[in-house]
Amino acid sequence: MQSDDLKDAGLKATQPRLKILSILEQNRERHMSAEDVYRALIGAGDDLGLATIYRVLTQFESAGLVIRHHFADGHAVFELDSGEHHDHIVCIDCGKVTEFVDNTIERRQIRIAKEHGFRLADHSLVLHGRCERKDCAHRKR
Amino acid sequence: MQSDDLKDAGLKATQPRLKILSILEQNRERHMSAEDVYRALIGAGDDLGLATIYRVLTQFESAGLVIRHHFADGHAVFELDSGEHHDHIVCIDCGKVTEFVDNTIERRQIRIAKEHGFRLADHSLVLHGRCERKDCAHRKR
DNA sequence: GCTGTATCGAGATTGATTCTCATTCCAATA
DNA sequence: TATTGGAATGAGAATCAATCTCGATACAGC
Repeated sequence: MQSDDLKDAGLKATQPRLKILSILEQNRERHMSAEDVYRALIGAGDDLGLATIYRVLTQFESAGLVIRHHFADGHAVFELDSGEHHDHIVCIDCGKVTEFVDNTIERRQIRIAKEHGFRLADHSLVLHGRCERKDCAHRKR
Repeated sequence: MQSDDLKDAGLKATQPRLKILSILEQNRERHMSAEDVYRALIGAGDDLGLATIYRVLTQFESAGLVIRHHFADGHAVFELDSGEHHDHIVCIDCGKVTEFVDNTIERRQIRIAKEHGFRLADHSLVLHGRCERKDCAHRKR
């Protein structure tokens, strides 16, 4: 149950937090901005403040429930943390996000860092392209 | 000479533009934000408006003189366009930026995109780590 | 050197995000 | 189950990066 996820993270199971978590779960295949979450909630008849969304998403991030990404357009998007590292392919036209892991790339990154005198701590790899689905093209974000 | 670079790009060789270009050339090993450029110029005794920095950097980007990146922290940084594609390693502690190209990674990205039904248009790969130089550690940005 | 146009600087504006603070809610306990 | 203190919320103000506006200024061609 969701409220346990929150308790485990050391956060009270409040209505706003449960609703935000629920929205994120209903949109697992999409990465949402704070605005996106806000609009989804307003659209569903709930009445949360935008400040709460930002605050709660930041708390979720600290608690390890979500991951924050800064894709190229500037503003932050969030995804539920599945626990498994992955990189992203983002469709330039519709914004659809696909996840992938490639061990060859992962290994080479470590080696490259080492060769340049760095100890690798983290990385961010985002591919930008066009998905070839017929429901694309009319941009969704 | 620098003013020719500007003329070639279809831009008048004005003092502000020449000075901004000069700052970028003096800091090739570092990627600067608009603020960084602004402070460097003010520090050097010049008096440019921040709006001019932003405007000129955007013009330089359109002209292909500089490349704009959005590293993890959100705000944009700029580097002179050397003409050759490359990815980046950024030191978490001092902000030093090192460039690299790895053909294995480049090739795999294309393949991965294809496998997921995308046509690759662009990509952004940034490694974050700690450089092991003794002049690091005291953060510089 | 003169003139028209591109460019500049200062400050207002925007858009995203964070902060403030009075009010409200949750959950431990009596 | 009612009480209550501290945590959480919402509305609006504040902040920060970036962009726009517009009167003043500087460049390039003559």
